[in-house]
Amino acid sequence: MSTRRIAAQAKAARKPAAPSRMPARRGRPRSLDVRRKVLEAAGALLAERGFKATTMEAIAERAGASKVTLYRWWPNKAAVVFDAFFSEHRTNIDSADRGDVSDELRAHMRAFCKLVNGQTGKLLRGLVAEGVLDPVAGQAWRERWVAPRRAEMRALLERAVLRGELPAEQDLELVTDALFGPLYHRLLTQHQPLSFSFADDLCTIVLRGLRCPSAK
Amino acid sequence: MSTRRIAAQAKAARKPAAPSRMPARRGRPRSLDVRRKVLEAAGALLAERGFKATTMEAIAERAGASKVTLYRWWPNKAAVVFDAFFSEHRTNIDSADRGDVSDELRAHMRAFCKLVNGQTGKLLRGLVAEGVLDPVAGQAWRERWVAPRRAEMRALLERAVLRGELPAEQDLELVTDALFGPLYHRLLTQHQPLSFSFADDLCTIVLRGLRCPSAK
Amino acid sequence: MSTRRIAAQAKAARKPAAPSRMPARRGRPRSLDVRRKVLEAAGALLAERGFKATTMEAIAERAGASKVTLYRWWPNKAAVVFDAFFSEHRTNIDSADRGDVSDELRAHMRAFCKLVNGQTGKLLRGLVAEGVLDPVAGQAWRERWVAPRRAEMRALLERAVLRGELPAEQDLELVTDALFGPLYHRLLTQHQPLSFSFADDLCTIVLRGLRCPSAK
Amino acid sequence: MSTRRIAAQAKAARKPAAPSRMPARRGRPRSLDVRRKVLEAAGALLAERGFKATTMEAIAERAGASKVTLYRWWPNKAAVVFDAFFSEHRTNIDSADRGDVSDELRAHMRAFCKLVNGQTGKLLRGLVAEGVLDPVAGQAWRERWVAPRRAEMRALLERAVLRGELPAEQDLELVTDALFGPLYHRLLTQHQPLSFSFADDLCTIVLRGLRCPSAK
DNA sequence: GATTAATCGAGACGGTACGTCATGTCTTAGC
DNA sequence: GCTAAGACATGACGTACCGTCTCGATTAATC
Repeated sequence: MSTRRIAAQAKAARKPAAPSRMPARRGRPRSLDVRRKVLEAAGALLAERGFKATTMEAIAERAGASKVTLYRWWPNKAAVVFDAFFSEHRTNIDSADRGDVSDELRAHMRAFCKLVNGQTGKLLRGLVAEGVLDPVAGQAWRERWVAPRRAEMRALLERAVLRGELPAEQDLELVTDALFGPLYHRLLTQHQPLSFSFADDLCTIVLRGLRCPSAK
Repeated sequence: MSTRRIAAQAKAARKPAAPSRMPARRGRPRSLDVRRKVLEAAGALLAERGFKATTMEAIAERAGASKVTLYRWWPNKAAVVFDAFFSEHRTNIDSADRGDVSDELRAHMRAFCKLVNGQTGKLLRGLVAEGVLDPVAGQAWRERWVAPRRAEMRALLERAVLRGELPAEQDLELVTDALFGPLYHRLLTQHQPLSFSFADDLCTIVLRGLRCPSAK
Repeated sequence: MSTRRIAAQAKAARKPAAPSRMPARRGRPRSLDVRRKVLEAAGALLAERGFKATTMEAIAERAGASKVTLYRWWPNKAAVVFDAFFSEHRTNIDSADRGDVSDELRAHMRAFCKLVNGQTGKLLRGLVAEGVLDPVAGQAWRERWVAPRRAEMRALLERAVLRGELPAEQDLELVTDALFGPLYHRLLTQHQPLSFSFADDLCTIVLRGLRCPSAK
Repeated sequence: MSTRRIAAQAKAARKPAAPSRMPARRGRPRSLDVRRKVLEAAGALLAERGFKATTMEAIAERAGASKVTLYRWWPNKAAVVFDAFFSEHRTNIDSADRGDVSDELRAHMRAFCKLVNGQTGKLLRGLVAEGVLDPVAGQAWRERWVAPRRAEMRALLERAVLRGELPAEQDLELVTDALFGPLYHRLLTQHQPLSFSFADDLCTIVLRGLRCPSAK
């Protein structure tokens, strides 16, 4: 769930609940235009200057909004930036049913690499860091990025299990980590490039490891 | 290399090189006592309050040092904190030769998990985040933490190759990432616990993947 | 003019001029309470510790204001202190019409000496020094202290000219300096006390010098 | 007396007194070259940047001396700068015996104005300010600048008294202040130029005032 | 010629204050 | 009731000088 929505709910909770069938909201309604402009400004600044140098002050100025408005709808910088990121980058990653795990997995991992090697990856790095430093941001990070990606992967793997390409008793959480973990590691630490061949080889090893019935 | 050393070298570089066998250092020599106290203070604050809340001001105050002294020897907070962390936590991770890859690897991975599940892990998270946000810190992170850990792992794997337990043509960089990547991923995102069984299962999959001669 | 007003005007100048009859000032208005507290704090510190030891930091702390607020409204320490001084010490110096130059002048000069021999004089010394060292402070000093004092003196002298007690063709600027100069000199250099008899004798010499038609 | 000498005496006083006729100072003697270079540096900086911006650090660097050396021989910045000023500007002001007060006085006052309207005046302003802010500097200022100037003036006036040009019973301290005070006032406050005609007119008024036997 | 002691340079050090920046809150007037 | 403008306290930043304190090197007078 959006951190914005959480904040909005908290605000709303303080007020007496409006009668359900007739909202009767008084006063000027919230300007959705403002929200849009704020997120655009945040996204642009994020892309230009990175997470650290993107300040609430700068967002407000560029959006032509006031800081009060920002803080009314988002509890802190991380929330705005996350919202900005996820309204721009709502890319789902390819997980079409191709009838073959190996093909599907390779395609999926390559798609992930491609996404992450571009502008998106640069932004993601900032979000991860913030998620690590701040628990609330971490929550948002898990819910809005990690969970959807894992759900896609899990769907892919479950199809393979149904097709009998993978053993049924396997812990898919573990497999997901085995596949994504190395990608995130290279993305964050940047000790090695995040190439397609790396993704391919990783798929090979993990798939073999899952399907090979050998000892140990 | 230590960020401190980098700074010190920059200073030194401005001066004509002293004859190698006779340093002829002019001026009051650097107080090692101060360095020690600063690192202790930084380490303590890091442990108590985390990376974000550890400020140069607080370090200086607790160390009884002046801010100027901090900035004389370390270019920024990350440098001090990294130095502090690495002077305290110079833990090498178990990689004794046990004559069997599987045993060694499992032991090594478990040792890593154990280390990282404790106080050290909490600190590491902050360092990673800083390393992601700031290129200089990232450099320090790679050189002072990632590289040593990878070297240990590589030594372990190379022993296995020599023993004939692993195929020779394998890309060990890839294998290292396949093993460490998932651990870092869980450490940072905290979507699942970093348990021994997770480490064990991961070893199993990767080792099978490497040793299994099957297609694809 | 107040240095504060100068700063405020600079701010205002950036914005399009508001319609004169309707200011339409947007944003939170300046807190006059803060201004008052700052000036009180500055005045108190000035009296307690002198100009040199009065720091912006201390003013802010005692006023319960932030340094940012100080720097928003005053460009530097001198400006704050001058403002503080002149809001407390808006003493005009006696220049009642007594119908006789000699009496009036003597009374005026004695009043000046009395003022300047007390607490006010101690503060004035600091302001003069700052005015000498810093051109902006010098400007403030001339406009907010020297000019009003000279205007009082000039009025006194002009009355005397109208009454026919002094020759009309005299340069009153010169006369003013001849009267005030020696007082400031003793105030600043403190080589001799600034006594009433000194003021009296000085008046005598200058008045005689002006009225005596003798050669040279 | 030089502030330097005061400091030197303080140092010396800690040591057992040397036999009077034979100093027997052991160790490396003080380098007069250093003293010279320091004073040159201080004078140059003072001329270039004014009193406020002339720092001990800058003096030391330009002189190629160490700060310890500065503080060994001078107790603070004011002392160095005063010493520097007075070793360069040992100008006595014209007070030749011309046989006529009016001529002599006019010439003397004009010489003073000329001196003070140039580079020397700029420096003097800083010294006065420092003398006002700091009691020790004030002492130095009175002894090393004010007193000599007053002595010259007093000699001039005493000659006039002896010649019978001025009444004998006059308080010459007062007269000196009446003459110099207005000059210092214009020098410091800069509300009006310090012109020859101003000096001349001032002489005229004061001389008339002294010589005119009229009432009051 | 060796010893001894004061000097010198370089520069590290604890401290105080500086002036600036971003955060998150609060206060108006306008819509 | 929302909004823009912007004042405000807080707290940290990185820098500048201060005056003190080692160091090793230099320089005479004394032994």
